[in-house]
Amino acid sequence: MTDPTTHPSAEGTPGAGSTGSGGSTGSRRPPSQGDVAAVAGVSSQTVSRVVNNRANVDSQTRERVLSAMRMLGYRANTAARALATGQFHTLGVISFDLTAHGNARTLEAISQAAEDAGYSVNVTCARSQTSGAVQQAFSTLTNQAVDGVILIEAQILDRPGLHLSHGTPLVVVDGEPDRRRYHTVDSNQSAGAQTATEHLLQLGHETVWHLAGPQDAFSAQRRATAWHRTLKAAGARVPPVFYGDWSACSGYLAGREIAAHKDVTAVFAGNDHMALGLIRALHEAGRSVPREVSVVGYDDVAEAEFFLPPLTTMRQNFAEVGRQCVSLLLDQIHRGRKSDGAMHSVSPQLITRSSTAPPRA
Amino acid sequence: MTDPTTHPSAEGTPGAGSTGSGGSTGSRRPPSQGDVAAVAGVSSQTVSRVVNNRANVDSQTRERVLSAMRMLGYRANTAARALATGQFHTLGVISFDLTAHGNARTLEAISQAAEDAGYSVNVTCARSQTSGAVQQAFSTLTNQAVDGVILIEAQILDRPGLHLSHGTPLVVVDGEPDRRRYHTVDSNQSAGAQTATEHLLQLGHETVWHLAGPQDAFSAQRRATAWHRTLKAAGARVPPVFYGDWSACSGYLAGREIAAHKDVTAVFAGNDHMALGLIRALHEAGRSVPREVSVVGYDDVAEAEFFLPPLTTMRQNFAEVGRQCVSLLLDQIHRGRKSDGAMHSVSPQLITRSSTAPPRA
DNA sequence: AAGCGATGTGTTTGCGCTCACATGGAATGG
DNA sequence: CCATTCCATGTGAGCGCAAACACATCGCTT
Repeated sequence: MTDPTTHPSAEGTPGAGSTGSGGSTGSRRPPSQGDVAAVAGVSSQTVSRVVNNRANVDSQTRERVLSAMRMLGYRANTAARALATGQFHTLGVISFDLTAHGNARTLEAISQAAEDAGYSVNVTCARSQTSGAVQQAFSTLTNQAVDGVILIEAQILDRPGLHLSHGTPLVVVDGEPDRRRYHTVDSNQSAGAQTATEHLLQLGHETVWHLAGPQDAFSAQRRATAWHRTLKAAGARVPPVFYGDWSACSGYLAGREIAAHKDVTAVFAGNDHMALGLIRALHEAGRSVPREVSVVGYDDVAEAEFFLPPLTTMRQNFAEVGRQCVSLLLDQIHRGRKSDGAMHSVSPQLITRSSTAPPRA
Repeated sequence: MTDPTTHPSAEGTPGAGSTGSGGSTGSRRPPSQGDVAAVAGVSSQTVSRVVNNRANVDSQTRERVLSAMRMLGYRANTAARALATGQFHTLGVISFDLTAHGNARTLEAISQAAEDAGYSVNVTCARSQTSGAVQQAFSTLTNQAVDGVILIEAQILDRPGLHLSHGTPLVVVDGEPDRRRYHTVDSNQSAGAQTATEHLLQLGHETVWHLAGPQDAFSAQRRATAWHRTLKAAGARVPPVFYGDWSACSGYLAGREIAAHKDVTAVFAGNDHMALGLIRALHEAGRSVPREVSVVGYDDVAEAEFFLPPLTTMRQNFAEVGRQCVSLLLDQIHRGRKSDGAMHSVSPQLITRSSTAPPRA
């Protein structure tokens, strides 16, 4: 492929807009629809029609325009189009810590789903979970530069003073459990936590301890609530809850405390990384997993299968969550006014490996 | 840069109460500079000057404009600005698999650095490493919608037919090692691999085996090359290389083969996840880590400290890589013509934990 | 034969903003 | 005192595109 345009066009060589045969010469300004129109011998409106795949263009004309576009290396100017139409074909995503497996995966899925729909994605990683940071991110994004916003893993939505969505379509992933102020995609944390807890109970454990995520995280709250409910429903004793911050380190620290309780035989950890730290703490305390203590994680990170021992965990379908987000958001964007805060749900799946077993006794 | 437009309109008045004030327009159209100008009793050009923090505006006038903006809830229209200036204040990022720890971390750092510089970030996750996919992503991004592009972890740059950068500023992270066709930020893979290998040699291991990343990944190539060079320099025997795809699973599979070699006492794994799989394979084969086999990883993922045993690994400074990318890219954007393909380097650091020890014998 | 809609194309206009320049008034100088 | 700077502000134009409308041309009906 000898493409004359590959060379970064030596220098400005100012002026001399030679309409040379060679195609895209490096005159300053990139070719516009007008330039294409001139070459093809049509009006720029016709070029616009071709670009947008309108029906009423003669096929010959269309060909002529297309070839002119190719020759000039024409590319549509997104800004101009956005200005004219009021649509950006861009989705904003506010995420937090991308080190968190779920956030990264969800973002990836959103990006791909958006791309499939012909939208591009603008990300902002808020540095903190304060409403200020989110507010700011939202403002920046919303500066009429995106058609809608997806907020991943918000922990602070219920803080007073946080007013998002000044008319901008918004979808929240795993947000506020109860109220329906926003459209929400939910990865069915409750069902997942219940499944995990029941799995341990069914193995014969008298009760199940819980190493929860941060208290201000909705997803952590929901898992904890469902765990609690499940124990109650089974008539099992409810042990105290331990809290971490999703990190392996926090799991380890909490794990040391948990290990101090000699009667622990089963723990449901809020995510896989905390489970890893927990297992390490148990190991150090001389408590074998799963012989003495069973552990269930949450997420099914790719490595979970290779932990020692391989981790039983809840597999999340991040790809589906991403897809739902985009589809829900595009619905809002296209249908105009948002319907009432809908809640879409994606269920996790129990993956049984070797970190769980019946209790010894 | 205090951009007054980034501040949310504060204002409680949460109710749907439309931006009261003038109340004149019933139209849905968001307020423009003209509207602000009308309220403040100035020309829209003056509003523009205030928005852009130009110096020559009387402080009283400025105040009047600012208050009008607040009152109307004015926010700048990015598209119009971009159309007028030809600058988007947006950076494009092409990434692959965000499951890969390094990619996600780098993206996060880029996002934050860009934000600090007043730029937003447009991400595309290419689904495959084919030049077609990258080409496509690049085209989409380049559609005059970004001022520059950062390509993370490209494995396919050298494929013939891949011609990026039609004049668009470009920075590649850990790209092609030798040629300098692009500006590159390099996380000094060579130094890292050498350090890791030397660490094992210095512990007294006769030689070091290598579990490399995918053959077509530049970073994997560089680590492998440096490992090879280091062994040679030390006069050590060079064992065959094993390849994975960065995943724990591939590490496990390769690990089973490696475990079959009874003379292995030290392995340098291309990343932490493969190291995890490797350790598991060794464990299953009854080879204790580090008593019988020492293992070094690469990345220092947050969990590495909590592996069994805690993993000795090379810590990468992703945040710094992200920062350098953005700064390098902005240099290109502002200085206009790119200088010669520069190479910036960020060095990793050895974190010694318990997965390495002197050989038994 | 006149009427009609469908079709293909061109013209005009304006999205919201910033540029380059024009203006007018205050401060300065000889 | 007028000429000269300097500042604060206004004016007009145009960035590239698509919506709205205007207008031919065709084929088909009645």
